[in-house]
Amino acid sequence: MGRAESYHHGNLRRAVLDAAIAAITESGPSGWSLRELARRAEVSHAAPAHHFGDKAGVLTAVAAEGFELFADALERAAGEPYGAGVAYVRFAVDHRAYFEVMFRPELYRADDPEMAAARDRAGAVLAASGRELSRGERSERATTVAAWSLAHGFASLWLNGALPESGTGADVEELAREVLRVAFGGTE
Amino acid sequence: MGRAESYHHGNLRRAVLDAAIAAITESGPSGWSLRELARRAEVSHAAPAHHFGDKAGVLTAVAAEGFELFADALERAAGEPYGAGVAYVRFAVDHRAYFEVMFRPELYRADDPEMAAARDRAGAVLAASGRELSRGERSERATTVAAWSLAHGFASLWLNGALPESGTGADVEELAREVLRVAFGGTE
DNA sequence: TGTACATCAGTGAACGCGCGTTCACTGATGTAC
DNA sequence: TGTACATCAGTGAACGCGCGTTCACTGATGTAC
Repeated sequence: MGRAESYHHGNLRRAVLDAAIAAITESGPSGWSLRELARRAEVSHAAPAHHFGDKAGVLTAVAAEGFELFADALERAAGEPYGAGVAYVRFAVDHRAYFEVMFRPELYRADDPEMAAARDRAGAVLAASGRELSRGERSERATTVAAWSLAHGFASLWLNGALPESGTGADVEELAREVLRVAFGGTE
Repeated sequence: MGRAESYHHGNLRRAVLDAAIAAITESGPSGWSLRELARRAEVSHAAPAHHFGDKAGVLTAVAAEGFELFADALERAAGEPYGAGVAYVRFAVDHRAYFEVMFRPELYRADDPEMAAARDRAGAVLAASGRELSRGERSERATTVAAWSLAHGFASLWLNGALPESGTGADVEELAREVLRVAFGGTE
């Protein structure tokens, strides 16, 4: 008898998280119930609550996993000019469900240590990136906040369909890079 | 018999919208029911549905009213250096409930003509502001998107409590101005 | 100015449904001997 | 290697509740005469 069919599911956590990602992608971070996740994951209706407690428990796990992926992506991209900024936008577009949860801490338990560790790891990459962009000519802190705000706002507006460009099949990465360059100087 | 106590409420629309703003402020754009709005507005539980149809109907009215206030604020502030950017952030902080609805068109009927007119009026101020910031030295379109993204991202991160500064009683307007200056040059 | 009538915004009782939660249970797994 | 037992992840029936929706109604208002 394979694990997948065993009485003890064996992968209930993963199955429920995958169901959550799918549900969030379709209906946003709060447009679903624990019973719907159970249906999607094909487990008993009480299983998600048994394992995660409540919706905030599920979303805490989503946020933690999201920040891990996010920090990895930023670390991989750092060093290149505007690498972190472009990777920030890329992540939001490629992992919309995670992104829509991560920066809304009222949805989950923001004191979760795993989530906080990954979030801080991402924050360190952004700070280093801001330091580099400031080149000693401008306040490091203000530059970091400016670049972070720009990447975050661009990603949010793009996902919301607020930028006319997002409907036209334009290349999000290219536009993000152009916008970063306009604000923070050439690629020299 | 005053209007407020008449059988025909006379102000049901206003009362329900005020209830919606209060509910959104407390629980976000989807953390409430039509019946809860009715309770807050002290009308029958079916009244909000009778008047607005459904939640999207209520949120369409919220978005339309929000964009009116927003366009007014931007128009008042335009002209000053970084005026529109600072007003953008100020609006988000002062009218959080409106702001949380306006840029999430999947929550409401985005083809509503009143909403679209006010939204486009705000967009025109942002475009003019971007034109000014570009000073003929940079692409107008890219500059507009950059400034818009920066203001939007800064406001979102501030409201989410993601910026450490937002907990410390720092002056949001001052920090916004500093960040805009870092990205778009001095105040000359 | 007064009466009759149509309109329709808002009421309130009733409905069926999906929800989270409870709780006695089942059975797979790990450990002791 | 085989048996007995404790653990506990996950089950499934049952519950009470708040929800949106329906629908016959009430009564304030505007218009016609």
